[in-house]
Amino acid sequence: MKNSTKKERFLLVVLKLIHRKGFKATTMRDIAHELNFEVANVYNYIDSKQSLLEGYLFDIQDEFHKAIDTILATPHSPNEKLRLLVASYIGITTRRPYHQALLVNEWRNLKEPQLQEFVSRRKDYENKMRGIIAEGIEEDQFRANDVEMMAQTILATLRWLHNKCLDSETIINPLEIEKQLLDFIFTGISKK
Amino acid sequence: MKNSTKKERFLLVVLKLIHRKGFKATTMRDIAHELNFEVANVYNYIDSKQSLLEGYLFDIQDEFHKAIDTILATPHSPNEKLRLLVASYIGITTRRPYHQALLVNEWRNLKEPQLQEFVSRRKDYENKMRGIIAEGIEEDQFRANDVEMMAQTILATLRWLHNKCLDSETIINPLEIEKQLLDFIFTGISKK
DNA sequence: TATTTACATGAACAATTGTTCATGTAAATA
DNA sequence: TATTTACATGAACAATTGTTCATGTAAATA
Repeated sequence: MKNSTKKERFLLVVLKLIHRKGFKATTMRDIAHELNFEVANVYNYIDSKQSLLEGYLFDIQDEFHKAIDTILATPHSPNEKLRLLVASYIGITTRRPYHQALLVNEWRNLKEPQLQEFVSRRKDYENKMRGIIAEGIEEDQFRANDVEMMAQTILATLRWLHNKCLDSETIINPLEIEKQLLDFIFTGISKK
Repeated sequence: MKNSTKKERFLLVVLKLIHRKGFKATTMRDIAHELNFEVANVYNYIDSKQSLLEGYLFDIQDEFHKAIDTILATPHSPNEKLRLLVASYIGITTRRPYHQALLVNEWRNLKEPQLQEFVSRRKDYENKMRGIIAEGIEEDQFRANDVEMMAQTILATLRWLHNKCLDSETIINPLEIEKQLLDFIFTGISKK
């Protein structure tokens, strides 16, 4: 109980530190210093530096997967599903921007076999997304461009968002962001 | 002459190595081994590991800056300028995908004061892009959304492209990619 | 031919890295 | 009260890191 709260604090402080310095550049001594205790004590909280990264990444990756699976289980149209997916993506990102930043920036630092697992799970996610898009094209809801390219450009757009959540001085409004990103993805920047 | 060719080969081989392993994870010994000579000899080609990264990044960053400045000097409409900008971005990326991958993935590993300089130059680029967009909104060519967000989402879309150039087994067609990305950015995925 | 240049080696360096171990202590639990 | 648990320290480790130095050699240049 109190136990878990203390560990949670540890994980949050370290997450922000890693976000600031980068995973490779963050040493065990940096972590200890940030928490005002000695290096050896870090190992009372975690097993290793690698397992720390794995914990953060698989945790947030799981959240994204649960979200897409929930949406796939609904009876909505492809168009609606994609809108829901974008909304859920934005929700997770605004709720957990540090985790998302780590997911985007530091996944390369995973080692085998976790790297393999991570990439393969991400591919799962992308495949599900491609499924929605392909269906939408079939039903004539989406423009018939390359499905892979469409999925990746949409994801690229969404993956940028954590920067906005973390860097900007202004407080962000998730609903306003959602509106604008949906606008961009579905109808582009041109005024018709 | 022969000198420069040999150094060029060195830089290309090492660029690919760094792209494969990541900058931090690539040791001077890795570099030497990749080129079949001893560690000490690496210093006959470069001054330091840091200067190597700086060389790659400022080189490609320069190319992007020259491109946008050329476009800004034309008398085209904002709409046309943005199309040209996207086209030039795609051109650079397809011509030098390894450099672009480094630019996107490894700029965080620059140290001060180069990091400062890099970020400030990138901000310049983004400001010029925002200028085009703001002008386009004024002239009623673009939808009146948040300029910052529009610039960043367009850039996010473009920054993904190097993956396509490097990872895919299929040979890419720059013109086809240009068409599809312009499609996405200007008119979105919806079939109207 | 004499000398400079470009490219190469091997040994060594000081600093930094993640991790372990023996040990301590205050609080929670039995 | 006795004992377990959670959290903490300090010293040490073996490995890895970027870099330097003295030295060599074949080819290009003077």
